[in-house]
Formats: sequence, C-alpha cells, structure tokens
Amino acid sequence: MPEKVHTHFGDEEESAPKQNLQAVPEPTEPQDAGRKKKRAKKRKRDESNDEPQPKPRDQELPQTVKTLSTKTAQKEEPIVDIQREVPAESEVADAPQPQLANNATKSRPKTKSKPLTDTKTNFTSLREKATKLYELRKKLPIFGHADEIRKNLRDQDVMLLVGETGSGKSTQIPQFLVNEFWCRPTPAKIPQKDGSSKSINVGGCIAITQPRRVAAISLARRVAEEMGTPLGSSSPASKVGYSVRFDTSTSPSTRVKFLTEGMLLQEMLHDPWLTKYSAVVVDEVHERGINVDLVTGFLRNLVSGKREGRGGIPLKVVVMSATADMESLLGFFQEGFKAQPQIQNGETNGATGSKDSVRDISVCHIKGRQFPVKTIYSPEPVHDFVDAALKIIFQIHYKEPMPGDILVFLTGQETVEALENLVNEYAVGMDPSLPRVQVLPLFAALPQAAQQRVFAPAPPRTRKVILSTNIAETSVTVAGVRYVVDCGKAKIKQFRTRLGLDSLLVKPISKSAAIQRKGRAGREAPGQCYRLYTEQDYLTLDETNTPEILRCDLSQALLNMKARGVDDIVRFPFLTRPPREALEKALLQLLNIDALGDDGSISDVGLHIAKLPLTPTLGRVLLAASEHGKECLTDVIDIISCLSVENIFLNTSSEEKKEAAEAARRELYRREGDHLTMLMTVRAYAGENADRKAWAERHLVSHRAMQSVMDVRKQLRTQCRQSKLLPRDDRQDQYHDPAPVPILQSFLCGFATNTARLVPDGSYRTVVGNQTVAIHPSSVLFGKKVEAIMYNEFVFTNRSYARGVSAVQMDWVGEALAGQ
DNA sequence: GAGCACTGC
Repeated sequence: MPEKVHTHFGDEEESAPKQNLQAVPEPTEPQDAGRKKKRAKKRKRDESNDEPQPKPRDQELPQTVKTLSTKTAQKEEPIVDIQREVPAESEVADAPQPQLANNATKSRPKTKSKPLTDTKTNFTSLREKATKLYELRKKLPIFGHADEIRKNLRDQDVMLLVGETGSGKSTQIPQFLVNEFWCRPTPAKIPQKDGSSKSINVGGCIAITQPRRVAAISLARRVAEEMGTPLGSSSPASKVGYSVRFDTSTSPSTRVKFLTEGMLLQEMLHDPWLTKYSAVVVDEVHERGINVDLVTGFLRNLVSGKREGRGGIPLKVVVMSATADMESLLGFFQEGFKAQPQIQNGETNGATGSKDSVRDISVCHIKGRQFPVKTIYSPEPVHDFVDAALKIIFQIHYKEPMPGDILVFLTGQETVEALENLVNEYAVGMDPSLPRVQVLPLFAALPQAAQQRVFAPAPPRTRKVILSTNIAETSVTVAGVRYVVDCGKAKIKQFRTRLGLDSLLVKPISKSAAIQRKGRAGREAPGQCYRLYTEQDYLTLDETNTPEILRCDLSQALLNMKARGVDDIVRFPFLTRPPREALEKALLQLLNIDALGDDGSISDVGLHIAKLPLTPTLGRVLLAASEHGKECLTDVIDIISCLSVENIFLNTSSEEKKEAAEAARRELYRREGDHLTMLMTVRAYAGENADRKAWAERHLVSHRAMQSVMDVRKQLRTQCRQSKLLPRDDRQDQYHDPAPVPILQSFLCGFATNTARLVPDGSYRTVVGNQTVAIHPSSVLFGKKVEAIMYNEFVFTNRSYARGVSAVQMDWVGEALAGQ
C-alpha cells in the first residue's frame, strides 16, 4: 500500500488496521493520475477562496490521535426525512406507527393528505391511537416540564426555550398550551381609524412556525394523531392544521396551526395584530433564516407595545432554539420591554399575575435525547478532504463492526461525485470476506428517485456510505448512521452589496454546524464523528452560522416591512442589524423599481408587489408586463415561474443521453435567450397532456422543478385574476406567437441594472459598474456575441457569471435606465 | 464549460 493510505484517525487504544488498509487496492496508475488531475483542477476552485487554506500535510500522518471527551451533540431538531414523514423528535424506537408510513404523502397539493381514516372520520379509532401515543409522549424529556411551562406562560408573555434534539418541544409545546385559559377566543373592541370600534374575537389559536414546508406538514400530522383529531381540512372538527405555500389545510375549528415562517409573514400583511392567535411559537430560531428575523422583530413590537389592535389582549410568544445562545434573544426581548412604558393594570385583559412579573421573560432548558458521540480530530491540517475522507471511510469500514452506516459531509455535487467514484474504485478490490459498501450520493439537485435510495435499507452484509452536501445537516435525516465524517466546510451564498453580486464560496462551517453534523451519528446508538480538521481549527470556527439577513439582498425584506407599516427601517428591532450600506442599497433598489416614493414611503406599485410571492424585481416585471396586454403577461408569468424555481434544466454525466436530450431540447431553444427558451419549455410542458414525466425525461428537464413551475404559474395567474390584471374567464391557452420585444422590455423594467454590453475585446462589461461578466455555460447564449445582454442573476463561483441571459438592444437598456 | 441549503396570499 502506498504511504498515502496510512492516515489513521483511530483511537489510541486500538491498533491501526494497517494490514487491512493495505489490502485496499490502489487503482491503476494512469487512470488514477488522469482522474486526480481533473479532480485537482476542479477542486482548485472550491479551495481558491479568501479563506486561508491549511498547508499541505506530509504524506504520512503521525498515528497519534486526539480524542475529545465524549460530549453529546447539542443541536438540531425537527428533522424530517425526504420521504416527508414523521419528525424525528417524536420518534420512539418501539413506537407502533403503522399509519404514519402509509400516510406518507408528498407536500404537493395534488396528493393532499388523506384523512387518517376512511371517508367518515372514525373518532373512536383516532382516540384509541392517541391514547397509545400518549404513553410514548410521557417518555419525552419535555413532558415533565409541562406544568412549569404552563405556569411560565400564565405569568409571562414571552418564554424562551432551549430544547435539544429529541426533547419533543415542537410537538408537545402546542399541546401543553392549547387548553390554557388564555388560549380561548376573547371578545374585544378594536378601535378603528374613524374613531369607532369594532367587536371581534381575539385569539383561540396557536401558531407554530417552521423554516421548512415538510417540517410544518409532518409535525401537524403527528400532533393531530397525538391529539386524536383529524388533520386539517379533512374534517370540520379538526383541531390541528397547517399552512404552507400551495398547500393549506385548516378547518374552522383549527386550534393548533403549523406554518412556515414565510406564511406567517404573509398572514401578518393582512392581519398585523395576529388577531386569530393567542400564541405564536417560533421554532428553530437558531437556523436564522431572514424570515425568522423579521418574525421576531414584528413579534417583539407586538408583545412590547400596547396591543391596541388586539383590544389589549396579550399575545404569548415562545421562541425555541436548539442552541444555548439564548442570551442575545433574551436581551432582544428585554430591550423591547424596556423601551415601552409599563403596562397599566386593566390593560392586560386576560393576564393575571403581578404587574412587574408580566414583563419578565422566562427561560427554559430541556435536555435532549441523544446518544454520546465521540469526536476524533485530524491530528494535522488536511489539504485534500476528498482523499482524507476516502481513507477514513475505509478505516471505519475495516475496523468498526456492523451495523453502522457512514455519513460524509462534503461541499457540493462535485466533491460528492468525485468521492463516489473513488470509493467505488477502492471497493472493487476489497477483501471479499468483508461486508460490502454501498455508496449513495445525496444532494438537492439529485432526482427524487435517486434521493430516495438513501432511505432504502442496505442489502445484507452491506454498509451504506452516504456522501452528502449540507442537505443532511438540517433537511434530511437518514436512519442507521453511526459514523459521521465532516470535512468542516460548506458552500455558502453571500450577497455582496457593493457589487450587487451573489457569491457561492466554500467556507469553513460554524461550531454549531459542526455540532449539528456530529449529532447525526448519535440518533440511534453511540457514534463517532471524524472531523477532517484539527481541534485547533475547530476552536477558531465561528460560534454560529452567519444569519441570512447579513448574507442576502434585503430588498424583499424591506418591502415587506414597508408594507407592514414600518416606516423607519433603521429603528426596526433587528435580531441582528444589517449594515447600513446593505439597507441603503435595498432601499435604492426599491426606489429604482418605483416600489417606494421619493419620501421612502411605500407606493401603490410597492404594495402590489409586496403581495406577490416574488422578489421585488420579478414582481415589478410582472406589473410591467401587464401593461403590454394579457398575452405578454401570461408569457411573462411563465418565465417568472421558471426563474423563481430551481434550475429546470438537468444535466447528465452520460454523453449519449446528453446528445439525445440536446436534440430534443433544440426545438425549445430560442435565439433571443434563456427567457424565451423558458417560455417555450413551459408551453411545451403544459401542452403535453399525455405523459409530462416522460416528456421531461426526454428533454432532460427536471420534472420536479416543472411541477413547482406549474404551481407558481397557477398561483400567479390566480393572483393576477384577483387583482384584475387578467380577465376572469379562464379559457384554455390559445397559444399565440410570443412577442419577444415587449417580454424583454418588461424584464428590463426590473433588471435594467442587470445588463452588460459587448466590448471590443469580446467580453461583456456591466452597463452599471463596468465589471467583466461572462455568460454562464448553462445559458443558451453561452459563447454567443450580442450587442447587449440582460441577466437574472449575477453570481460569482470561480468567476463572475451572468445566469438567465437574454439578448437585448442597448437603446432599450438606455430607456429602462432613464425610466428609473 | 457549470449547478450549497431553505422559503412565499
């Protein structure tokens, strides 16, 4: 065996499995060399970031190994696997859950969740099921805290809750609270603008927000079962429902409602005081998506103000997180209370308790249920984490007993596929007396069927090796994993305000992400986590992930705030305040598209755009298209639907397939560029009535993405009909020839600053800023030279790329820029 | 010559 496989990360007390490792065959030289060169070239990009790279290590590492004391992983939670099933926190090994498996449905509206029983809801069997589940609920770590939690919220309006993995918080908290006296609908008089007052019922329902759709739906399903009630719209008596985009399932009697953060924000646009709710539970705050920052900001204003829009009736707020970083949240809400004058007696209609304690905030820690996971660091910095992972994978496989699958965290599709090939090559010559390995790639762009393979049990005497991107960190849980290999890096998207450019770069992960990854090894049994970096490196990692609000374009968030009546953005209570420059840039962008008036207040155009489920620029394009008539608008809706969805065009590694698909796709290509090509694709897909899936496969188009496109298209058309931009009569599409000029000019209304012109040296330079930009290879205009281009996205990966590109005329660009 | 992960009346 060549020296390079000697790397050993094992425990001191265990002898190095050298002999075994030496049995691992090295692939033949030429192949290996060629492949390595290619890979090295490819990976160079990943590593050529602003981050300092660890020095190349020597060929052989010392066999000393540092082993961190076995700490349990602290983080994480809802954890729903791709099969869209049960949240892991409620899973109990011996739980009988026959129905859950059968009821696994996708979150698409077409496959709406079936009633839990036959057409006639069988309440007796629901109750019996719930009674059984109650025995399991009693064993959850949070169950003993029920009284404490109830008492906290009787006395106080805000509670912060740290719940480790498997504590049961997401499913149990709503059930603890739903029968509290303050959770009943309460009559209240709401003062109106004209001085009169209106009597309504305030409260009665609990909202629980989730960052992801699948989590919202599967938690709702689980809680409905535990409460012995039908789910959502399946029965008017249903007490538990959910609401996510394209799929809302509630009933008139819904008391517990799981929804995505985005959905709650949308509800707040129509009902800023959340009058339907007695409590809002914000779950998974540690993930810190931008929506959760907006939600907490709005909620802080709501709980610390005078609640005039709720007739003085308090709103209870529970903020739940898996990390212990509760101090900043505590400070955040306390600051809100401090800034407000003390509430006088009598103004708090429902709440009892002393005046002073009403404003206190309780903090509650719940232990999780996790097995210990041993951390094993690399003794020296790792230069090539793909090679290092390869060695560790086989070291584990040779040394550790079955069962116990291996989950490897990598940065992206490229590294996943590179390692997949390597492991397969090495596995070919493995000692036949050893268990086999089954390599399973996992990344978001992988077709659904291939993703599902990860969840299938391995064949007998086979160890699964799952090579995954970040998708397995939060969104997907794979059962059976006892070994985690963590490369310590992830691709992170960062919006650079000054350049108006999104960068997708490989960066070191945070400590909390490292803990999260490690925790994946301890869900079913004690596990091990091999970190492909030194303990020293670990200690220098940031504590937490950079909140999205510091990494993204803020225009949509600001428009939402303006639409909610937040006039002074600077005084908005941000959990993390974005830099002034980023706020100004977003305001400027909103001004440019006429969403704001010169005084910074929201315009009619802005109000309209804010209600669309689109970025402000795409919303502006839609409005612009409506001025060119109905045909232009429907065409632009088709294109916008594609742009607001993941990439609809697939790629394949197989050359023959590629050529066949290229040929099939050719009929869709339009020389005007990607926008018109998308239009032709949507038309062809929508016009395919026989077998859309087969059509998609033939054209190497993502069926999954196209289903989302059709969902968005339907939603946008409905909204346009409601706002009278489209006529009500819903005639079947009479396809006209598309008119590229008005379509592209509509796009320029939103994207005038996303334009570049051809310069004499044959490259493109941005019209604003004069930066070099290349047409992305995925574009139909790749390699083409046109007078000027307009693009949907400006992304930096290994260089600056324009994506979603169409040819435009310079004088159109001039007009569009002048119009701003 | 290239595709981290989420999400929206």
